Amino acid sequence: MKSAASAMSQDDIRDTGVPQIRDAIRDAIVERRLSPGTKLSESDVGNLFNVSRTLARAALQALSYEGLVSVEKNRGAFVAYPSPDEARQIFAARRLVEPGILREAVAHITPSDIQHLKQLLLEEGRLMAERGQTARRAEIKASGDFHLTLAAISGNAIMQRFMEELVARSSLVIALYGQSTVSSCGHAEHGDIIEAIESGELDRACHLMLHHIAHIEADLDLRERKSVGLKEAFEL
Amino acid sequence: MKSAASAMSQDDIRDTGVPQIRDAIRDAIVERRLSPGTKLSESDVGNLFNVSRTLARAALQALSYEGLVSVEKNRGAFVAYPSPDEARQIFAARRLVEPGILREAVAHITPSDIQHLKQLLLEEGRLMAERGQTARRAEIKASGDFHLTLAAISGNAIMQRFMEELVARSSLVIALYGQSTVSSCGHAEHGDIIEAIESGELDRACHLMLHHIAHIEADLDLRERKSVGLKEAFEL
DNA sequence: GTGCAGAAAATCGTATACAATTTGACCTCT
DNA sequence: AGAGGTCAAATTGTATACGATTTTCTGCAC
Repeated sequence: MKSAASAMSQDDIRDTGVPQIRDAIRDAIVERRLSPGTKLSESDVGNLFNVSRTLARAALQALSYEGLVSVEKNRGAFVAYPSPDEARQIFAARRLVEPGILREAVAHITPSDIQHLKQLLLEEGRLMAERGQTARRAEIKASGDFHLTLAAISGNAIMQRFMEELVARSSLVIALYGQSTVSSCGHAEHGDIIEAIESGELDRACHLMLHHIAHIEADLDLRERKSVGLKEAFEL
Repeated sequence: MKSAASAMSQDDIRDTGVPQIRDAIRDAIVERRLSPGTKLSESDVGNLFNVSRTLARAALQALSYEGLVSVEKNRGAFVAYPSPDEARQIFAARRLVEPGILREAVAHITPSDIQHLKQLLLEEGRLMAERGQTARRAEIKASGDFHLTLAAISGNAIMQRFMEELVARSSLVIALYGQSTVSSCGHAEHGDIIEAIESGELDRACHLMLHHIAHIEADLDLRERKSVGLKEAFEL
């Protein structure tokens, strides 16, 4: 039995320094240190990591495959700025796959996996109590880790990678359209889901998961507000 | 021939000639003109398409994101050779998402969509009757197009892209582990699914879809037969 | 001051060059 | 012969160079 939460770093793609750059930028986007729409010029990225444009470009391209960066011909790469419609599709996709992943995970779950999930929950709660940007960023990551860990437990690497993409893009969407200060509301729901899993109530766990995703989405204000807000802000 | 359903999304990634190269190689893999394990050297690819290694490399990297090509550090790119375990995960993923996609598709389907699906079915049947490699390849593609079209109808671009990856990788798996001459057995089942959709029997359609996927998988011989068959072939 | 050439700067697209690593051949020694 | 070792060829990894495109900054006319 390959236990679930294994080390993730089976280098996804290549071998070069590209993964490091890609991961660093991805983390920055997911933790919201980089705002949607921010320009990521190849030279700047290259200088920042002390590599040539070649590698910087490769890393940006990699991120564009994940939907975290959008590359426009002859214009450059930008932190993705998902449209409301895209946001809806992301959450629709999560509603579509997460119950299935949950079922698969429960089918393979071990006591140590449950232990791991509980630990994650604790950590999440601890971070919620703390103040400061650093704690906030860690909390964002921890909240996603719950869903990612379930995917890892499911044992399906393909679904796991897909969930990684969806969770990362969700973070972008929440950064753009989230209303409440933090999506921390979900913490309790994570706990409920673990509880349902532990007591063997699979259907209830799936139900809770769907509600959980719906709650996150409900916190969004998905009205079209185009433009980065410069010119357009004055046209209003 | 432009592939079937709709002109896919906007430029997936970038703007250069990379997409053309990537798509050409992908088609070659999916249509099984390139066998799993075949080496794809950057120079060769570049020469073949009259571009520099830079673009060839980018195209190969793109395909590695889709799981159709595996890139090994300092060794080069090869047409992916999915392991039995990987194959199982691919089909598990399909069983996980396709019913949901089907439901979503039915929720949005229009009469013209149904017309389109029927046309695809007809084309598929026509190709089944024909003889020859060309027809066989077209049939392989047509069979996948049924699933892809459903994903397109669902209106969720993210799930559509995911399905494109899964269908392409499935083709690789079938090429490697398929037993019956052709997976054409699925043709009738496609028809049944359309029928169920048309008569509004959503649950039955999903049920048929699951069985259909199971049937494809059942035609595989997923026993470990490691190595490309050189050394190992003599050890037996 | 506004508007529109047109040039200059910046940035991307692609090719080429060079370093690093792997592969395979050949050659030697036992 | 067979094992092992060294060198040459081929291939990938990364950087740089150069052309193309976009953006920005002028400067001049109105």
